[in-house]
Amino acid sequence: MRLLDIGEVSERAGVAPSTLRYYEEIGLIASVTRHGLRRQFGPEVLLQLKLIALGKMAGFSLDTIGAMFGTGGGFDLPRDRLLEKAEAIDQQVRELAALAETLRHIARCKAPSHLECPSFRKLLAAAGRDGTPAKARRFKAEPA
Amino acid sequence: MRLLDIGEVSERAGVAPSTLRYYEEIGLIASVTRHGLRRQFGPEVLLQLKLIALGKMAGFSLDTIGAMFGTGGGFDLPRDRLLEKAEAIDQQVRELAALAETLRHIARCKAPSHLECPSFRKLLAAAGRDGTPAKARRFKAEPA
DNA sequence: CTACGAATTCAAGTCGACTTGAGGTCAAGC
DNA sequence: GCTTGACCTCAAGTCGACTTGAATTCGTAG
Repeated sequence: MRLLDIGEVSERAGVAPSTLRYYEEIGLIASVTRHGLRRQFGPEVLLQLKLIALGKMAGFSLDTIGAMFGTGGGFDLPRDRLLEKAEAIDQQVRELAALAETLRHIARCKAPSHLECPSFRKLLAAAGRDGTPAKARRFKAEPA
Repeated sequence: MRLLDIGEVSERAGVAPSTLRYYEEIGLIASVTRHGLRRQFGPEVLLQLKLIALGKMAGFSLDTIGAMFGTGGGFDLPRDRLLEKAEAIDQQVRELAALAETLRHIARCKAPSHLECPSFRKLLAAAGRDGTPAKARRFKAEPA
C-alpha cells in the first residue's frame, strides 16, 4: 500500500490514466517500479500532480513545468528565474482581477454599449498597455 | 480616417493579420466594409481585441468569449452567468496567488525536498481540494 | 486452472487556435 | 500604364496536449 497503481493515482488525482502515461512518457512524472506490466507509483506523485495542475493553471507549458519542478520533486530552476515566474503570475493575477471587475461591471451597468461607458474603458485601460496578453496560450474546450 | 485596414489593426493590437481574419471567420469580430478586397475595421475593434485578450488570459475558449462579449460589442450573457464567470476568475486568482507564493517559497527555502517541507505542503493544500484545476486548458509554447 | 478485468503498447486520431503557402487582386505612386 | 506591395482566398499544415482503439499480457478471485 506504499505503491499505487495507475488506476488509483488516476482516481485520487483526477487525472486520466492515459494522461499519466503521457506524463511519464515526456518525463514529467516517474513510476518507481512495475508489478508485472503495471506501473507502480510512489505516493509523492500525487503532490507532483497537484503542482502540475497549478502550473497549468498559471499557463505554463508542460515543458516549462517540467523545468520548474523537475521530474523528481527537485527544483531545477535558479532562484531568479523562479522569482521572475512569480512576478509574471502576479501580473496575471492583476489582469485577471481586472477582468473579473469588468465582468461585474457589465452585469451591473446595463448601458447599451459598454464600449462607450467611461468606467468600462477605465477598467480596460487598467488591464494592460497593449492588446498582447502576458502569455500566449491555447485552450481546451471548457464545457459551457 | 475612421477606418483601419488589417495591417494597422494588427500592429496596434499586436495580433497577426491571419489571426484577425480567423477571428472574423468565426464571428468574433467584424469588419465594417471593404475597400476593394481589403477589410476595413472600425476603431472599436481595438477595444474588442483587448477584451478578447483578457478573456483568453482567463482561460476562456474563443467560443465562450464570443458568447460573453458578442460580436458587436453587445454582451449576450445574462447577468448571473457573468457573475458566475467573475466568481470563477476570482477562484483562479486565489489559486494563482498561491502558486506565486509557492514559487517564492521554493526560491527562498532551499530544503532538499520541498515535498517534505511543511510550509510548502500548506501552500499546496491551500491551492485547491483535489488535483483538478478550475479549468481545463491547453497551452501554446511560451518561449522560455 | 481458467476467466475476468485492469493494465499494457503503439500508432493514429482529435481538438482548438492558429499559421503557411500557392496563386490571385487591386489601388496608389512613379 | 506599369510596378509594387499590401491585401485577398482557400486548403492544408502545425503544435501542444491528450484520447482512442486494437491487439496483448498479467495477477487474482472463483
